[in-house]
Amino acid sequence: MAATIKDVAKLAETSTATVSKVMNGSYSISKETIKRVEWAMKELNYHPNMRARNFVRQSTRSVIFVTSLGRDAGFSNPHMFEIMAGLEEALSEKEYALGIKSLSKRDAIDYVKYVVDTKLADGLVIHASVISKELDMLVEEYKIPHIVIGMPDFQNHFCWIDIDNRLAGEMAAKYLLECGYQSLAFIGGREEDKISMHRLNGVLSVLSEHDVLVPGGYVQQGDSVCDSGYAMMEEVLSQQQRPDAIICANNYIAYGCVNALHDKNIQIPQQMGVLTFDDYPFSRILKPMLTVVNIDVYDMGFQTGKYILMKIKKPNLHVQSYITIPSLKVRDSTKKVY
Amino acid sequence: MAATIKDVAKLAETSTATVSKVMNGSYSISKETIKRVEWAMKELNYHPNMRARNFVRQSTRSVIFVTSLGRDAGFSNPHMFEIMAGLEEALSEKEYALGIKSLSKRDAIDYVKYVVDTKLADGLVIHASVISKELDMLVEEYKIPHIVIGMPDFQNHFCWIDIDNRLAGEMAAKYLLECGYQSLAFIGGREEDKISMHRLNGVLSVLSEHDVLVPGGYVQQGDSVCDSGYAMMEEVLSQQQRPDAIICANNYIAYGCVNALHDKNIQIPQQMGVLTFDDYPFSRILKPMLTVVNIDVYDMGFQTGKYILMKIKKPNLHVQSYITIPSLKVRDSTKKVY
DNA sequence: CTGAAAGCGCTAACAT
DNA sequence: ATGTTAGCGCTTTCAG
Repeated sequence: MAATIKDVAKLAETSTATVSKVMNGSYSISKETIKRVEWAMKELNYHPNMRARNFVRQSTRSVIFVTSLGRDAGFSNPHMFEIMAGLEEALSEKEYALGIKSLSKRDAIDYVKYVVDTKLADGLVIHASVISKELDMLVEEYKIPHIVIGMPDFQNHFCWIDIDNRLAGEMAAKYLLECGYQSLAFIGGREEDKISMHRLNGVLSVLSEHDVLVPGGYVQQGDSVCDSGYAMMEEVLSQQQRPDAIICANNYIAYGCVNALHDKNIQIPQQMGVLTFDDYPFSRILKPMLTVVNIDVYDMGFQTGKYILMKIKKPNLHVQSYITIPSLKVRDSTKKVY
Repeated sequence: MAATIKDVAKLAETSTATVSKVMNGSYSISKETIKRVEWAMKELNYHPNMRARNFVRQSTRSVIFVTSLGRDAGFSNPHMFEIMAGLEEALSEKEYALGIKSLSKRDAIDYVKYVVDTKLADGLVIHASVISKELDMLVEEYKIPHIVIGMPDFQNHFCWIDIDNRLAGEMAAKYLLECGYQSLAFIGGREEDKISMHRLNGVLSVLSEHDVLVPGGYVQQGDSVCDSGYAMMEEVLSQQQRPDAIICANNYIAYGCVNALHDKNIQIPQQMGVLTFDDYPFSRILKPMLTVVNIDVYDMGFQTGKYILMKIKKPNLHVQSYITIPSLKVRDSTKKVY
């Protein structure tokens, strides 16, 4: 049987209260006693029982990440796990534990309620994939310490953070113009693909700012798969006047785009600059290696961890903002042109 | 303030013991009382305080997955997260919580000790990336309910489970022979790459069983990157007699291999069958789509969850085995030849 | 600076 | 079938 605080107190010839104070760094204990207690703890190989401590402190020093995983998540959504890893690091620093719960949107409401009612965790990080209006109301009503990852697409009271995809789009366009590319095209997802749309909007705003005209055929929308990227690129190339650089909304589209250019014998980056977003999975491997506007999702997870810890401390705090700043990784698919 | 068991007891005009029994489904409570208690619980919106329950039960109904994450883990190691997702599902079924802890091999020892000493969790799932001999001794000495994911490469007392890569290699070779391919080559990682070696051994055992000769140049070893795959493939093609099918130890090598064949204008699968392992990330996207021997790591995580729950119940149980069975996904890079 | 004692909310042995 | 009661191991007043 493991030693308890009583055993330590007995061996150190003091009271449990004193032992507790030593553990929690109370000021008003004499050096002498501290030494004796610490000696006793070592002697008995004592470690406070966290279950007892959690109980009496009414806190578990833990945060649960509520999201939707399921088979294939590891492959289809590496961002989710980058966030998770970053989150873990931030929590770990403050000795908070990270729990993971995978749920459907429907079940999330009951679960969140359950966590709060039973006091299972001190805070919640909720992925946008499981939010709903009901959850918003619940969170508002219960005053749950939480952070939502990903901007909700409806009116809400959530405290959320997200990536600034629009800014990423702006950076992409700006960089290409700085390189000397004159006319840019964009191939991406459809209206429902918010990420793609934000990136597109960023691109367009910079172009209009710089008075760069964008012919209709220069913006293509399709699925986020390789084949679609290929087809969209063919479409762009069929315009009477070709652009000299292309921005792909994501890696899958970029892969198709590169294939299309390759098959048409168009040299990258000499005849056509190619830029995409997110430093994975193809951008590092394709020939040529692609220039990307990257978003540090690990850091986003890390920041989320910082925020949720703050919220646990100061529940009335309300953050609602974009946080991560995209960064440019210049590689072989773009270059200065004159 | 949330209602406690006392409040419920008072409202239901009974004792806390009875309320507790109702919650935990004791047999010896009359229907009447059950109804009254349940009504009272609803009335007060009562939910048992998990912290109190964990405390008195000396159990947190939780399992911690100890591994090594860090930046880029989401991209470089999707398997880790497939495992995690599967694990979560298995634990969730039995209402166990999953905790995640990322650590270096060095810190893992202290952490595991800490978890056990403080009774933070009921069981541990430990990824092979953080195991060490010291940890083995600790686990043995403390009799910690644990499962290690990945076979340790040293003498140990761990309870571990792993993928059967050798069997996967056997399946790959068998399938290609069945297709009618006559001479097989293998390009993979070096001696240190255990996964690749096991796959190779499986392949070779089948070939020798079927009296298929393997010329020296038919087995190439290099790095697990695209370029190396390309180079190894060139090497294989430079042999005086070409094989008619090739097994690539992993997706990265396969990608290089496909590029090499493409550049040499060798048709897949007509002139050369190509097969690799693991259904990600390129196998589904490359042209042609690759036939793979796939391993269901999600299921491996799921099974791990089942096992650790068993171990928590029956600590003297000792499993030490391969569990997941590879499966073949036939796609366009192989076909019947006659 | 130290210690006695009162809980935290729940479970379970034991008594009725 | 139900209630009484003694903890579980720790923290935290409050008195000394």
